[in-house]
Amino acid sequence: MSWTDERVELLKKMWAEGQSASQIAKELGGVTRNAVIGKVHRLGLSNRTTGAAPVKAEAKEKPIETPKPEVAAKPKPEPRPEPAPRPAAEAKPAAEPRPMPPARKQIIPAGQPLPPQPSANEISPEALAKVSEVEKKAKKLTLMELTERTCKWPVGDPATDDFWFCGLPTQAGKPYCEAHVGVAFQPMSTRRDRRR
DNA sequence: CCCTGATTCGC
DNA sequence: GCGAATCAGG
Repeated sequence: MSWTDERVELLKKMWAEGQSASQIAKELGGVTRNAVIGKVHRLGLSNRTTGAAPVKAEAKEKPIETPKPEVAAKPKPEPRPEPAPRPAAEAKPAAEPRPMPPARKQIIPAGQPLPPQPSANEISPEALAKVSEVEKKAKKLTLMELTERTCKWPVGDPATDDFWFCGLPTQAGKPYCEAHVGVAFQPMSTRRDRRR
C-alpha cells in the first residue's frame, strides 16, 4: 500500500479527530501504526493536544553542540501556533439520554413507572452523566474494529449512519470501559435496604 | 500486559 | 519518502 491522496486525507482527518495511530492504521489497512506515525511526522502534523509540553528533554549523546555563538536573547520555548485545539464536531442536544445496553425495551405497557420489579434498576445520575461525557471522547469504532479490550458499548441507532461503539479501553476483562461498566452492571445494589 | 506517540535509520 | 525497530511513557 502506498500513500495515495485519499489515504493521506483519511489519515489527516482521523488524526485531526484525535484517533490513535493504531486505529487509523486499522482503518486504512495495509499499514501499521508505525507507518501512520511516521507519515504523520513527515506531514508535519504531529503534536496534538492543547497544552502539549514540547519540553521533552533529549539527553542524547551530544558532546558537541552546534558551534553557533549566535542568537540567545529569546529562546522562545513556547512556539504553539495552535489557536483551535478542539473542533468539537457538532453539538448534539440529547436524542438518546439513555442508550440502554443490552437493549431492554420497556416491557411495561404504559402508565406505571416500574417500581415493583426485582431488578431494581436505578443507575446513579452520576454514572449517566459520566457516560454522556465519555461519549464525547469515545473512539467511535466500527463493529470490525472492536477488540477484546475495547469498550463494546453501542451508541446511536444501528439503522443510522451515526452508530458506533465506544471503543475506549476496557477496565478489566469486562466488555465495557469504566464509565459504561457503571451503567451496564449494577443489579446487586439499589435494594440494599433488604430486611425491612 | 495492554496501549500511546516519538525517534532513529537502513532501505 | 517509507516504516520496522526501538524508545519512552501511561
